[in-house]
Amino acid sequence: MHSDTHHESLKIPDEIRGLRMTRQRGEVYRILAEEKTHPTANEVFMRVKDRLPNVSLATIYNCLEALVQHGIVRQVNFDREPSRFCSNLADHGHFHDASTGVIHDIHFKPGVRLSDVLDLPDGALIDDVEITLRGRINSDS
Amino acid sequence: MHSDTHHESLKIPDEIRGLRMTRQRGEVYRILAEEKTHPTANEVFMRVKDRLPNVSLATIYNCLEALVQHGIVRQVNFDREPSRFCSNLADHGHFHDASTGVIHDIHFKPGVRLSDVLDLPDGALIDDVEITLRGRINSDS
DNA sequence: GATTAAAATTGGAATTGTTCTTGATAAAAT
DNA sequence: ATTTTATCAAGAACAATTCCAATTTTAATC
Repeated sequence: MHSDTHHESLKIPDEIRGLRMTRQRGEVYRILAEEKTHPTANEVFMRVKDRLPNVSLATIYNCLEALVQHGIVRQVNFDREPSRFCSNLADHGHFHDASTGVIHDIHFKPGVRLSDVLDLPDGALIDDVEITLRGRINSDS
Repeated sequence: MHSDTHHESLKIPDEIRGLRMTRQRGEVYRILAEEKTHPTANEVFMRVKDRLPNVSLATIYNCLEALVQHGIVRQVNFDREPSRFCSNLADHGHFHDASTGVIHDIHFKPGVRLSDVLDLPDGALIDDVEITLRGRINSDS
């Protein structure tokens, strides 16, 4: 243990992909990197306030937008619920467990290519894929 | 030609899956069945007004909700954009062409099972799948 | 067919997540 | 040190949707 807080803190560089890592952007990113719970903007806000008491919700939105636009975090939407954010950049989907509310990251099985699985229109160039599953986990199986 | 309007109109039963087909629900459903453009609530509203000038937007929302809840139409969400609705009940995804704004229905290739493609948690029971693609169509290919 | 009961519709107000605006701060460049 | 530029804060504004109370329509019963 050597950091100034009692948990291991990530080292965040001054700049990522051309985005200047200000204090508030760094804190927003830290939350997403530490927690894998896909928090909403408001949840991030509450957690960042612990370290930056004067931060505003607008700033959280600004930071999240900047991070998303620079491809540093992903924005995930379920239906019309508040957007959620995660720092897992690997191509993955999300399974929303309706009984617990927990969101699990879902990955493709190795070797699967989207075009093998889906009937895409001729010439379709895919920029982005979002796979969302809703359901529950049957504990006794 | 025998209907009272100049285009072929679908025959809509008095009741579908236990949902009473009122005038406004019928008109809302008709729009979705005729058009495959995945309209928003507001777009449905404007089209229904042609036939039912006094209809209110709240009613459109009510009707859409009733239809969705009874499994008669599907609600589709892209990011945080307004919800869209479609009457195609077959299991399918949506490809959002960024250059034209057009939404194409995407189907699985025959014989593909979700569990073959995705690494699902043990005991996961999937109620609903949503696959959203964003991209563009390369005309010269 | 009139009467009652239940469901649906309407119009507007309220809500909610998010974005915008403006002025203040901080950081970088000169 | 001064100017320029980017970022932040606070609250107002916004847009999609939902809620609410009052009215209308439909169905059920007499």
